[in-house]
Amino acid sequence: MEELLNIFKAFSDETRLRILKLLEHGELCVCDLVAALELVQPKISFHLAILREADLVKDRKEGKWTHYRLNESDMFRRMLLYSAIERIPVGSIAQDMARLEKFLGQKTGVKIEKTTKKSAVLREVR
Amino acid sequence: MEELLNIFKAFSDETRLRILKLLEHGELCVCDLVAALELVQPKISFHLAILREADLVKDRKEGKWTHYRLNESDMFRRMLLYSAIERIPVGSIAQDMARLEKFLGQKTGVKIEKTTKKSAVLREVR
DNA sequence: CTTTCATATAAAAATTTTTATATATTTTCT
DNA sequence: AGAAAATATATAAAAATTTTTATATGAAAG
Repeated sequence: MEELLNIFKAFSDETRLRILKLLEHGELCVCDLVAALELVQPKISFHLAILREADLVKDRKEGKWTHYRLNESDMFRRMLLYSAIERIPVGSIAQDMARLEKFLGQKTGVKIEKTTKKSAVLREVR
Repeated sequence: MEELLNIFKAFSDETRLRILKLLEHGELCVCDLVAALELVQPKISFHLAILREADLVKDRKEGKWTHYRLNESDMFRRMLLYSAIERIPVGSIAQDMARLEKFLGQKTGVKIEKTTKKSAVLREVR
């Protein structure tokens, strides 16, 4: 009973639904979610912990980063995940998506070295 | 988004899951649920109101009684209702079921007139 | 020594439970 | 039949509990 309750509780929060909606398109690290939702990092981590404990997301550590993705390993959760995600009105997360796109764009592009602002040395990121 | 959240919130409580599980087998009035769950009536009414507002149950008034049943009118709710109900471990509601059976049995059976206890006049109830 | 993330904790907000009260309807009594 | 009592349910207010948010701190990686 408790496991079932934890699953429904995990879905019962707007921030967590926004996170799940973003994860629909693939794995994201905590910093991506912070940028997309414009919320402080401990808040994102708190909600990710609840999703993780309900086994709705899985995490993968890689260097400094922790990447989160939807847990598709069992039918019940998969059904809930996709039927919920599908019912989140696009309007309510359009901005999240926009900020995510922008942030990911910057990450894979080039950025100006902080320490050499004047001479503007460019370097590849990731 | 809010509607979706209200649905998941409605499922996120043990008392409400117990109620839904009992309603699986058909319509019940508030007093049936009070007897089955052994909880005070305002508590049951409170949780029924939440289920009603999430459109997971429908009510029907008949004399003194209000009968509640699962709302099977839309697909999404029906899917959630039955997949959740199915996942409630039987052990966790066996007693509820037993008390419900007992209570329903007494209701449709015979009862001893209060005023004529000695001469034990029996009469049909309902 | 900075970035990324998790965890601990305290304050704030939301939910649940309890207690009390109100309303409607049926039953009982005269 | 009509008044009084009992029953079924809902709702409101108060108290208790849980959840969420904000802030601080710490660990690991590079």
